[in-house]
Amino acid sequence: MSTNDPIDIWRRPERSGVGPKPAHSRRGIALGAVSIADRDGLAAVSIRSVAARVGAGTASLYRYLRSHDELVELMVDTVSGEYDLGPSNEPPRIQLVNLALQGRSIMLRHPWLAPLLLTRPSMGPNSLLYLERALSALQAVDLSGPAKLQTVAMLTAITSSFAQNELASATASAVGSDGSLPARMQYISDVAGSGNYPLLAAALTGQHEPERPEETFTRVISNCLAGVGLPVAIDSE
Amino acid sequence: MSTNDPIDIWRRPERSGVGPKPAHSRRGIALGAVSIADRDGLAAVSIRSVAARVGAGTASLYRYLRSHDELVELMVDTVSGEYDLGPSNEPPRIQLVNLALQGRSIMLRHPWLAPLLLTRPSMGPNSLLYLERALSALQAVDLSGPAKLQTVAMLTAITSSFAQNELASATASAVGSDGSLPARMQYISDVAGSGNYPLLAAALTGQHEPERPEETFTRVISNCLAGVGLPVAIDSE
DNA sequence: CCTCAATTGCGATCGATGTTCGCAATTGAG
DNA sequence: CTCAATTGCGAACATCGATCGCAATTGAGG
Repeated sequence: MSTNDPIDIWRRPERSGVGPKPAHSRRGIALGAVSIADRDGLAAVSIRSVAARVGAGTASLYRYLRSHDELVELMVDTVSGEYDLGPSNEPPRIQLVNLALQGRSIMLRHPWLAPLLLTRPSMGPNSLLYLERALSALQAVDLSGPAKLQTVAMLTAITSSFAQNELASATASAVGSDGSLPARMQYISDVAGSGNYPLLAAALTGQHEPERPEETFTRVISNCLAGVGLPVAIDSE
Repeated sequence: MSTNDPIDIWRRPERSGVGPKPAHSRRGIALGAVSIADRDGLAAVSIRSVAARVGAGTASLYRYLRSHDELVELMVDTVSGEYDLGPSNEPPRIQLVNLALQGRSIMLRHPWLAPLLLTRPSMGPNSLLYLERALSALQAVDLSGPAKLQTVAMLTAITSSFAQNELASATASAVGSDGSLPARMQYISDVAGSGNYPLLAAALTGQHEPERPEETFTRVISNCLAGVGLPVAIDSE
């Protein structure tokens, strides 16, 4: 009868008229969940922990959402509201690169976000506004509707993947409190030294360009968009 | 003292010499887990279900792996073994497109794979062989080691994202047994009709090109690689 | 002002899950 | 033959998502 799809939360009014005034709100719950995830990771976001954070009983949260999945949906849409979606006169490619750069910042600010964006569709109002804004950047571009959507999907996929790599290498290069490098690093160096993967070893020993990750990111995104058919307008090289 | 990183499983020998012969094996367990995931989804892959499937007691699985995460790691690497990584004389871009097409097939065959590949690094032997093969395709390309790795990461990110979109739209267009279209579709049409997202609505009503998804995929990947600097060799347009 | 249905807060509880513990049974090296 | 190492696994624990039932609260209609 009733579905379990987490997007159902967007089809349900928050308040239904009669009854006592709710002591909490979707937004408050979402903010609490986000702050927990920011501090302790997504795994720490349980119904109980969020309820305790906002000062509610465990079962009370189910008056505001139907499942843990819906809570995650709320979280994603909440941080999707951190975009600055103001209009722009720049050429389409520049606009999209700007959006991607904003997305990268948001994902670095909320390390739990990237995996979620890569995994689920996310159709909340803020996410839809972002999508609408990206489409407006593509308005003058000669692409079919579906092709435009595909382009935006590709954009966020690359952005998320890039952000996740940045986050992973950041935590990987951090030495543990005991001074030993993390198991990840140890394993990689073992693999490179095993001789079974010579090309991988070579690629890893290649000099680390101290290039700003922000610039590499911009370059990759920019090139990708150029390949998909985005006109460059200003800087033709 | 000891870490919990799932990649630790690759640094541990499967058998340590003395003691009774194990009744099971990592491979058997992984195959059982994969078959369960193929049939009932990743959520159905619990320690208990896999143990029952391979005919072992629940706690016995912990003689072969240390955590549920390691089980997932095993699963990913197992299906990564489905690539055909034979050598090729084709130009780099063609080789990479072929790899991506294979990846897409594998992800369509194992619907649970794409989200995992988008989320975790995956450093098992089969995954490393795939990486090595991709790097061999890039051998003659003038890119730095890190840039090559970045390119491969981008490739798998786009592939996974694309595969996931294909899977999602496949399950979305399927009508439920009760004849009602899925909630997802209903919601999207509501959103398009609300007037709040005109560009999105326009992009959705744009005629569905009956283009083979395989061709769209090839085109997108190809264009992206061209943008990153892959020479085209044969077909210069 | 009263009535009453709708709604909220939430303690108690259920089922499932990941994981650990302890012990008997099994193996192979010395 | 000895014995330490290893395996299989039942039982148990902690935690989680989710449900149920009930008291308390609200606002609309009379």
